Amino acid sequence: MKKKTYFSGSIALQIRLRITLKREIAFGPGKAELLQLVDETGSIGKAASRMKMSYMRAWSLVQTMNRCFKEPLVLATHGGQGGGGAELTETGRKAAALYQRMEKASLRATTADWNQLRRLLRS
Amino acid sequence: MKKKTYFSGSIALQIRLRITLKREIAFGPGKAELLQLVDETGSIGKAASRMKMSYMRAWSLVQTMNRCFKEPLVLATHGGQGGGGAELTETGRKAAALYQRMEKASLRATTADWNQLRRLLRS
DNA sequence: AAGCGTTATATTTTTATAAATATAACGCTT
DNA sequence: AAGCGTTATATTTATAAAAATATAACGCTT
Repeated sequence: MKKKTYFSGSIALQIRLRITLKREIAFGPGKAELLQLVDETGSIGKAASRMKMSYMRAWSLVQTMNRCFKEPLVLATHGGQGGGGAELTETGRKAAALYQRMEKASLRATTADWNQLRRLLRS
Repeated sequence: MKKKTYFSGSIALQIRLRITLKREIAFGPGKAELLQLVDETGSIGKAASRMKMSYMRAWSLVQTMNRCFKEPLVLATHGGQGGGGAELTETGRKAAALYQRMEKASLRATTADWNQLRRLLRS
């Protein structure tokens, strides 16, 4: 997945979209990246280690996501061939895609002003 | 200042734009609000208390901002009539305005997809 | 039935962030 | 020169977030 930080020398603009649902963080940049990697790897654990994140944290993020959405975004099985695994649901794919579109749209929409603002900063 | 959180029942989308400069947070939602309130109140302390933030923290945010930009965003005097005070520089006003424009642009650009994504969430 | 790689879960420890506390300095006003 | 309200700064304490550690369970494979 692409980085969510846009550099210019040591100057960077971070755009973070966070969705909250009654005090819980339903979705955000970390969860979006995690979904993407679960899709790629077919495993919560592998996705976690690619993000240099503990399995426990990744699993906990998945729990929160699944709880906040009407339908789960990730389905996991344990036991079985390969020990188990995880995959995205159709809802999971939709949510990931919409979120990524929002990130890109946000980036495009801010670029002009960001170029102005950047000039005011030390390099 | 307007809130940076856009509600729909208990569901909310937070859009945070953060500008970093060599490991430091040069600008973000908190600093933007602080600037606005310093402008309104003419005082770092009063701005801080309106944000329910300690003076020390507010002052430290101002220090960081001033350090990261080519020219300071806030000028403060201590002693004198009223004990002193603070005001925005022209650069400060420009930075605040550009940041607010970016926030608004980002919101507009994400609204359509956000309305879609929202439907996938529990209410 | 033993082994494997994974998911599932609780508990503890560490780390980073913010808050709280305390004190000094400044320069006008009276 | 004493008092005032503010800025300026260091140090300590508290809080929250993340990481680390540990253990169990699951169901296929052999």
